[in-house]
Amino acid sequence: MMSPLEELRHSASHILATAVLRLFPEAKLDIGPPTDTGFYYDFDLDHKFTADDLLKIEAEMKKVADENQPFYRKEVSRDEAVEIIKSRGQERYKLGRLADIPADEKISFYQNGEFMDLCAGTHVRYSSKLKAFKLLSIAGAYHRGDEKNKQLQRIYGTAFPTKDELAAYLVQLEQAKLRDHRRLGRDLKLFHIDEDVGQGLILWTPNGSILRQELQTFISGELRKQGYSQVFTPHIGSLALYKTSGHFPYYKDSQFPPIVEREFMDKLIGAGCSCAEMANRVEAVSAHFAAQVNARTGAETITADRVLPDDQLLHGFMLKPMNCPHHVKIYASQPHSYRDLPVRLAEFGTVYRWEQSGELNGMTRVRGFTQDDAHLFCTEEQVPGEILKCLELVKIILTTLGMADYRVRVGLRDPDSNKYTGEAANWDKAEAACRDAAKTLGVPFTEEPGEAAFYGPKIDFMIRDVIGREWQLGTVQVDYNLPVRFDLTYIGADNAAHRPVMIHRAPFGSMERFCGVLIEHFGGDFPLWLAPEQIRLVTISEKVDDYAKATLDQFVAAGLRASLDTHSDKLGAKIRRAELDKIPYTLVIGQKEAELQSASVRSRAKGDEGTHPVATLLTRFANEVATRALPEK
RNA sequence: GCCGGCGUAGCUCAAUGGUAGAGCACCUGUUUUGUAAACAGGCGGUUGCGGGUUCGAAUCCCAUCGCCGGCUCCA
Repeated sequence: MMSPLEELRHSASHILATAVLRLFPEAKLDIGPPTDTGFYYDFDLDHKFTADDLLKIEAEMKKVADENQPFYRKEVSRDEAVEIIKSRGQERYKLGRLADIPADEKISFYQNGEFMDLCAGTHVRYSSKLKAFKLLSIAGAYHRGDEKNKQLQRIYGTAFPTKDELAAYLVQLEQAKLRDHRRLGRDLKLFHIDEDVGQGLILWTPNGSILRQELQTFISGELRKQGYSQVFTPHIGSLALYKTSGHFPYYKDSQFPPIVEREFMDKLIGAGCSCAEMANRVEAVSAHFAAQVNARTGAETITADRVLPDDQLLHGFMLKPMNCPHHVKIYASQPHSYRDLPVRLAEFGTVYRWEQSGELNGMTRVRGFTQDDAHLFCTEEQVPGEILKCLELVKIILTTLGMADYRVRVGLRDPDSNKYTGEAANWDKAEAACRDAAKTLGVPFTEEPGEAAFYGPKIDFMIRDVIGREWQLGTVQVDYNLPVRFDLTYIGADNAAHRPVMIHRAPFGSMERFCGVLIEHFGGDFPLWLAPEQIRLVTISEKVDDYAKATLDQFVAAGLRASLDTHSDKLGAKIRRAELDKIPYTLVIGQKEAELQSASVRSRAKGDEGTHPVATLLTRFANEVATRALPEK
C-alpha cells in the first residue's frame, strides 16, 4: 500500500502521462513512480522535450485534473493485459514490464479518462485531487537503469495535497540553493576549482585551508587517544605495487593512466611499438609474479594471458588511487608479534581517481581528494573491538559537529554473487562483527546485501546534501584480501606465523567531501573553532584606530583569528559586511569602548550583546574555541 | 561517459544581427560616522576557446572546453 502522499504523486505521474499522450500521441511509455520528493515518468519520444513543452504539458495536466476523472482499477488476465497494451500501441516497454510481474500476482490496469496504464496501484479516487503540482525538470534516464539500453526522457515533477505546501517546498528549494557549498565556497572564499588546473581538482584557498586544518587537528587529537601512529607516504607508487594489491588493471578505468618510465617509453617508441601493445605490456606481469600471487590466493587470480617475459614488462608508476598498499608496505617492513597488534597507521593521504566527468560535483565528487585514512592490522579476535572503536570515532566527530541527520549502512555480501574474495567462515564472522558493532553503537542502521566491498563487509555513514543527494562520508571496512595478496604475517603466541586482518577506516571519508557537506550543514555559519575569521573589529571613527589596533593585537596574541576593519564607511556598512562574511563575533569599537578597555559585542547568533571588557571577551572566546562549542541557533 | 540546459566585468544580470552596459565589489577623493548599504569619480571585457555564415556576430551555424540538472558509475 502506498501512503496518501505517494498515492497523490503516483496519480500525478499518470496524469503527466495522460497529458503527454494528448500532446505527443506517438510517445512510448515506460514507468512513472512516486519518489521521496515528487514523481517522474519516463518517455521514449523522438521529439526532445523543451522547457516550453514542460509548460504546455503542465497546462494540459491542469485540464485533466479539472476534468475530475475518476481512477478505475481493472484486474485482467495476462492475455488480456497483452491485448490492452497492444491496442494502445505501448508494447515497446510495457510488455517487458508485464513480463516482470510474477505469475502468482494479480495484473491490474488503472484508467483515468482516455488514459490506461499497467499499474499495481494505488491511486486517488478522482483526478481533481491533484490541486498542487509542478513539473520541474527533464533528464535522460536509461531504460531499466542500464546504460546499454536506450536513454529515455524523464520528466520530474512534484505534487502536494495543498498549494501552500507546494509553495513552501518551492521556497525550500530556493533556500537550499543559498546553502549550496559551491556558492558558499565562492562567497566565503573557501575553495576554488580552476579549469586550467583541471576538473574535479580542489584548490583550497586560505579560508578553506583553515577549516580543513582545524578538522585535521581535531581528529589527530582523537587518534592519539586511540593509539594510532601517524605515517606519511608519497603520492605515487610503482605499477608493481598495484599489481600485487590487485588494483591494477582491475580498476584501471577509474584510475589516472600510468606514468611510464621514460627509458621504457623511449625503447618502445624506438622499436615501433603500437599503442595497443604498450597498453598490454603495462598490464602484464612476469610468470614468477603470477605464480606467487596465485599460490597465495589459492586460485588463478592472475590468468596466463597477462604473463609476459621479464624483458617485455613495462615499468612505471600510478598516482595512488588509495593509500592501503603503501600502509601495507609499512606494516610489512618489520616483523610483528601478536603483542604489537593492533598496529594502527594513520595518514591524511591524498588519492586520485578518474571519476566520470558527468559525476563531478563541487567538493563532493572530485578527482583528487585527501582521505583521513588509517589501516589497522589486527588479529581475528581483535576485529570486533577495533570496529567498534572506529565507529565510536565517527560518532564523536559527527556529535562534535552537531551532525545528526545521517544514516548508517552495514554492507553485506550479495548472496547471489561470487565476486567476493576470502573464506565464507571469515565473512560470516566479519559480518556478524559489523552488525554487532553497529548495534552496540546504538544508532539505527540498515543491513544491505550487495553493498559489501569485494574484499569484506563495511559500515558506511551516509549523509544528504542540500538538494537531497546522499553521500557516503565515514566508512569502516574489513579486509581479508590485502593481507593475503601481500603475504602479511605476525608471530602468534604459538610461535607460528599467522595472517592479520586489516581494517580500513576513514571517519570523515575525504576532507573535500566532508567539508562540502559541512559547509552546507552549517550554511557557512561555522562554530567559532572552525570559522576562518573568528572576530572582526570594526571602528566607528578613525579616532579610535590606535585603540582598535592594540585590541586586535591582544586577540591575535591569544591565538584567535581576528581582523580589523578601519574603512571609512559608516558603522552600518561595516556591520553588514561582517554579517555577509558570516563572522561569529563583530566587536564594535568607538570612543566609549576605548575609554573603558572594552568592546561592544555583536554576535552572529544574538545580535547586539552590549559592551564587555576585552579581558572578559578573551577568556570567553578562548573557552568557546577550546570546547568546540556549536553555534547557537 | 550518456541525455538536456547554460557560458557576457570578481559577483548578479542587461544588450536578439548594427558603437558591449548597469548595480554591487575593487581603487581614489570627500565624509568621521553607534549595530545590515554615506557621496562623487575611476578601474575593469578579444562576450569560455577555435572555426564558419554575413558588409557587420555576444546574438545565427559547426566544433571544442567548462558549468548545471538527471542517468550510469563510485575499489
